[in-house]
Amino acid sequence: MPSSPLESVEFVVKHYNLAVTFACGQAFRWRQSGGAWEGVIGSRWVRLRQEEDCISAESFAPADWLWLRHYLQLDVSLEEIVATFPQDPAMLAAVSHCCGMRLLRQEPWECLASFICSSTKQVVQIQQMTALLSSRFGDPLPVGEGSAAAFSFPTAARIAAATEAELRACKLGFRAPYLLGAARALDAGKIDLSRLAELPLDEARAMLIELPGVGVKIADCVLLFAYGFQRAFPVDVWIRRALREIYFPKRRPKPARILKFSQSYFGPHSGYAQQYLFHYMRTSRGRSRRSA
DNA sequence: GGCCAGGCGCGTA
DNA sequence: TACGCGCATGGC
Repeated sequence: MPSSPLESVEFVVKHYNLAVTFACGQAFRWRQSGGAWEGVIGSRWVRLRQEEDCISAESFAPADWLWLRHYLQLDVSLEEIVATFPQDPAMLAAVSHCCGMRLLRQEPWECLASFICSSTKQVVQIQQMTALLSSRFGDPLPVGEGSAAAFSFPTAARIAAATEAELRACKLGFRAPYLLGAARALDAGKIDLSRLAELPLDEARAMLIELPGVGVKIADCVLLFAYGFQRAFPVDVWIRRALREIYFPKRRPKPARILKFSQSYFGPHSGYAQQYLFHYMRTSRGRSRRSA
């Protein structure tokens, strides 16, 4: 039994859709239970509910709730961000389709590890892998009554102490040596994740791709979802397909052309715009793959 | 049963 | 710079 009481709080926030935010493929450990979302932020279990412009939260011994405000990015004005997107038909449709979708500010190591696991995996499978890693190597946390067991995400040091076979047993497949290598590099102090936030985007990216299993795409996911670099623009198969179909329908652009376009067209919050396109393509119109 | 998945690393042209 | 391939595994 938890020794400290469950506490609760309410936030009033406009233009925030918790369900889309948790389901859009940026974070992988949120679970819907009844009308609530349950998850773990750092070493805290949290239960969140939303009713229109009110988000209520429950957690144990939260002290203050700044950690949650920061994670949810409650002080960000979504209206101001969306106003910077290009006003073309596809972006307008994506914004309409993903109404209230926000970018979270995740813990860097968990985000990095999750996306190392993401290579050629669907979102549901990434959820499965991160759940297995947490339950086998993380620490159990106190949870609210009636909730499923919850675990902290294992530290890099804990993963570094595991064997490749143990990671493969978490269904990581060929990603296991990548995650192990990255965890051991961090545990050995080759890169300090806590210092990347101070660097320019290009330098932070260059540091991350030194890690095994981390290329430009995964680095950009981490830079966007954990550090909030607004111009980090992950290009995965969905985004590449979207850019080709929507913006280069009559020719097959070279990768360098796609890259240049993505860096200039979408404005100062291009990473945000990218996530709107990503979720829009995956959940509305992108189900046929013949034109890829 | 075949295709695809929030790729990376490496070899080759 | 661009392309192809192997890598594990499960959903659809």
